[in-house]
Amino acid sequence: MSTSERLIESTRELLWERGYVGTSPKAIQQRSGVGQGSMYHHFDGKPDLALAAITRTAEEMRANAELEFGGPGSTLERLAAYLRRERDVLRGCPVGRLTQDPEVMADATLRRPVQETFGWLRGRLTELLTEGRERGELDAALDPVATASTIVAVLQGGYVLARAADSTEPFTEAVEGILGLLAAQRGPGVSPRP
Amino acid sequence: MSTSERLIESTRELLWERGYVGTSPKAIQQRSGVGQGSMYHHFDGKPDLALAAITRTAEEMRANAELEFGGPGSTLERLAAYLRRERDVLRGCPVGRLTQDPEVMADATLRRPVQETFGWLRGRLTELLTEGRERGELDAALDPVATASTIVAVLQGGYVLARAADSTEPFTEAVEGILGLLAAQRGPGVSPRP
DNA sequence: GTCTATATAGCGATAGAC
DNA sequence: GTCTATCGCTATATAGAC
Repeated sequence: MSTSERLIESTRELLWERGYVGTSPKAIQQRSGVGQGSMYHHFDGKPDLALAAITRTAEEMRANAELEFGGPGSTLERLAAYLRRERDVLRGCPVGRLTQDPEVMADATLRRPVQETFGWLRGRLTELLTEGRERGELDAALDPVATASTIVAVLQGGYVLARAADSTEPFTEAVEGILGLLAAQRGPGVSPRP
Repeated sequence: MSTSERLIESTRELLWERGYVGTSPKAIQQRSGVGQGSMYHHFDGKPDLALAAITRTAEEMRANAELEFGGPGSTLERLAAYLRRERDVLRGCPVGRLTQDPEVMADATLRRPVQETFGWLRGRLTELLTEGRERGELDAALDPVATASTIVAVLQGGYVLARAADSTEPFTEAVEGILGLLAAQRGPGVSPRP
């Protein structure tokens, strides 16, 4: 792995574990095994390196979600696959946690990938839900826009609850809770495939 | 306001805005207008002061929630009152944000109030939902434990989405989305009071 | 490209005078 | 109780040799 690559990957880990405010250039150097001089040769400084790390994490998150959204099955099946996918629950969401970082939020450049990721996610879920409603898989009274935000919020809040409890249990409960409520929205339209 | 009081209140604000890692004793002194010597006279240091601040914030959050939970109306009405209560959405949840702070999570003493707050909240909502189900206000198939976690998660995640978007809109959507799904759970049991 | 040296500021706390 | 002085350490770089 190249020097630059190791710096970015170490920064990604540290931002996930400690946030931007809690991560020092020195810690990045130690974790990556890259010296001070090298680091400042490849990157302008902490914000520059953080931008590379955040951008990559955001892209990865989006690609992983699209894997489930574009997968096989009914709308509810794809939603369940997305929500139940294996996650590093106790570490939290590497993008969501950045919304709690005052310096990331104060810097438009660092903030943009965070904003775009959640904007995309809500939009993509709105599409899925709308499609499910049109196919008669979901009740016509369901609000796709609001429900999309609800689903993303359940995941993000599930991480918070899991970290507070130091247990994955509340995350799993929150996910199963929303799936139960969504299942009750099954319209009369479509019968299971034979 | 006493010196001690001003220190605690300033620490509460700073923990809310910047977290534990992002808050320095110096910043606390400046915001409170209390000198270095005074601060270390009244408190042992940063962790001690933070504990006082976190404990108070947690107690306040619990008391505010109980105001709605123990209020008038049906189960769904009390849930709606709680979820729709006016909140400082863009500032986020002062307790939830601490789950993202590595030093709070690593210190059992600082962590405990956070853990207890969410434990209590989930338990209290489980009670409410169970009661609503027994009264026939909610479908018998609804899982009170899972749904309680879902509701708390929607709020916590709603804050994350609002901060990411720099807008209260996704928070409101998430809340209305879950209320819509819960309303669809209305059992046939109870008619509105005359 | 990578290294070591150096710099300014702030962190988190202690000491002791008033 | 409050103030100022001081401390050892880290944060975030920059400079210039190799």
